[in-house]
Amino acid sequence: MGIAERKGRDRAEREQRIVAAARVIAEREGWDAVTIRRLANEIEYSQPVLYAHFENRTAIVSAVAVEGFQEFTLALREAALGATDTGNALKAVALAYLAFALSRPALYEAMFILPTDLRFAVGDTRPELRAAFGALAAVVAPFCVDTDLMTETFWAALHGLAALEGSGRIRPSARDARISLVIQAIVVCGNDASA
Amino acid sequence: MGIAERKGRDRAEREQRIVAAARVIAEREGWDAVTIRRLANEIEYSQPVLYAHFENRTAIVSAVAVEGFQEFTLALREAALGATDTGNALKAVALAYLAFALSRPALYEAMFILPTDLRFAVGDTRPELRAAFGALAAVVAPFCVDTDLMTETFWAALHGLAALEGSGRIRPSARDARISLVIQAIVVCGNDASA
DNA sequence: TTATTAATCTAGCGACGCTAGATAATTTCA
DNA sequence: TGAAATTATCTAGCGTCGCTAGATTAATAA
Repeated sequence: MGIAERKGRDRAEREQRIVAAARVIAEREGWDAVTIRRLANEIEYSQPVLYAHFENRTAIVSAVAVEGFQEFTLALREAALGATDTGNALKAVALAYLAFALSRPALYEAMFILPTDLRFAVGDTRPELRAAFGALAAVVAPFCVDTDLMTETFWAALHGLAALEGSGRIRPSARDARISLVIQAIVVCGNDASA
Repeated sequence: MGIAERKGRDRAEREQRIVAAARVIAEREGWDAVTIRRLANEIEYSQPVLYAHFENRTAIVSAVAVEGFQEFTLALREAALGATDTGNALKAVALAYLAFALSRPALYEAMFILPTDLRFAVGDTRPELRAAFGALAAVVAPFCVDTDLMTETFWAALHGLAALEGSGRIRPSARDARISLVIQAIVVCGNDASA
């Protein structure tokens, strides 16, 4: 009697198709092009079907963001693993952060810029988001006394670099130099109680 | 024959009323509430009149952003002037930056987050935007060899802190500690050629 | 087979940005 | 001064949006 199971699978698959379509359209044409009608066409169902999966459009953006956080975490972990020492790991993660943000701008936008349902830095924060924070914290920890504090600040610096470069406000050509500056600051200042 | 002048003044005043209304509504109810119809009601003209002043809605957001940059520059300069030494100036400016961003979130959003017509870091960048960058550069300069590079990085760090705190992603309670960290990094690392 | 429930669709509401074309006010000039 | 040209402004509406009520079809249970 696997009928219910099959239905569940079909439903999950359709949901995944919605999220995937949203992501593809956003990356190709920007988030404004991700409309409910467009997604409905894409999955070959009528519009109300989308509302059986997601409460509203924002929830779809949020679902894409969660996917993004998963891949983001993997990318950061991989960068850290490929490094030979803790200093290299820090820099590799910073480079991976910016490469991620700038190579998938729409995904990054969903994760960090657009309004979503996601709640951060509170008790019920989703594990995908916690994991991303953890991946940053892991490479920062060797260089500081207050890991949470330093991770937040490191994250903010990287987000600032990504957001400003992504919107054309700072010179792309100086990206590496800016990252080096951030890394150096953490290495030099991290273990200072006066911080 | 001051008729043309009076008309010019009337027109400029009406334009200012549009921008002011947009700003007030955005700050009170968010940018989504800033619709052309709403603004038309507010200034007591029909909708097409708005298009005699601005090419489209984005141009209105941009106009608010430019106003924001003017006030932003003043706020940063004032903070720098009130300081006793260069280190204090740096910290005062950083604090003023975050206070500005978090106390007028809609204005800051127009300046740095929403899509606008504004062009940055290029030849035809508007003087209001250059001035804001200059106000940051002025307090950073004493601490570095490459002022542009350091200013971009400082700015990115502050923007990251503002954006992440403004969207609830990092703890408001740790704001001062994060700023101290950023300031310390610049003071300690700035004059290092290895950066 | 029929009654019930679940799945899906059609059609439309109110609001959006924006604009064509009509009207009213003003200015120009014979 | 009075008709013609120009400018200022409005009404009305196009196409699109997110979202949903209510109808319809398909699947399940009795």
